[in-house]
Amino acid sequence: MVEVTHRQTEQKAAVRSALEKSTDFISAQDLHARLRDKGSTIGLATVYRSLNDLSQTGEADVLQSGTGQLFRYCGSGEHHHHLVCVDCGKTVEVEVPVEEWVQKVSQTNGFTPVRHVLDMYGRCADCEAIRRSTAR
Amino acid sequence: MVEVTHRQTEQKAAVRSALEKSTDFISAQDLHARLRDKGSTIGLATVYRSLNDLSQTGEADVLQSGTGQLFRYCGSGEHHHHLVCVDCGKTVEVEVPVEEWVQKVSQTNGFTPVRHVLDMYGRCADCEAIRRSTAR
DNA sequence: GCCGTAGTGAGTTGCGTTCTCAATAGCGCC
DNA sequence: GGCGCTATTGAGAACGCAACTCACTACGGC
Repeated sequence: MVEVTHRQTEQKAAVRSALEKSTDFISAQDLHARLRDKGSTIGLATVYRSLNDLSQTGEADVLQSGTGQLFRYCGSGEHHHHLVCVDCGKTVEVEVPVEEWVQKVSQTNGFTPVRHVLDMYGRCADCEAIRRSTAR
Repeated sequence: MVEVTHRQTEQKAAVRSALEKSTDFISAQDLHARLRDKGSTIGLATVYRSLNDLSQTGEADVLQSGTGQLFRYCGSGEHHHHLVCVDCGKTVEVEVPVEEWVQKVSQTNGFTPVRHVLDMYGRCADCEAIRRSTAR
């Protein structure tokens, strides 16, 4: 066991770099397409592998959308939550003191907490304005 | 335009009834199989359609699992959250005063809240005991 | 420079969900 | 009660995402 695992490769770097450049959540497929557009020959499977690695180390956030999972770069490994605009995809990282509630509720019900999901969806000021003037 | 929308059909009733009988979250496929076992000739597509309708009216809760979406009956149209055992699937409905935080955080960032997801995963007392005695 | 092996890419497979479309059956109307 | 319109249904096909397979590549230790 010499721990040679996790070699540094161009592909992983490319995925991380591309993810950093995207400010909003992006799907693995989109990221793959974006890399291919830039001339990379990276494979879809590699993009998935890299993204899963990144999400496991806490370098990336994962969001479960209707069509699949979306990824987003997240420098700090700290746990946080998201406020996402349902129209334009704009994302804000927010702090919600929900951890203590999770602890409390779990204890009350005899559960040992493992993980929790808290994501908020709404419409940002811009999209809300557009909506008001257009629809209805 | 006479608004004849939403006819009452046996199939929808069957789906709702089967969902009510299941205390834990169940997948659309499982529900379909269960109905077929009972002699129904209902189609998978119809199960999906009915479940989506139910979740839209708030009569059913949806949970995004790794393998797909899980449904659960929820008589009260009231909003609540879940504490789910990752091992046995046991589910407890819990009240978490997260709504006020959603309001607050949304307002701070200029968002109009639409919906939010808060689900907690852990291990129930029984499964935790089993885990301790078995593994490690 | 050489070698062993982790990592990669193209294609394929598997699975859950949605779509298509002809057939069926609610429901309003007479 | 019977008629007609059309929402709904069911079977299978199609779709999309994610994971797997396997031969090939290239990283990194020697």
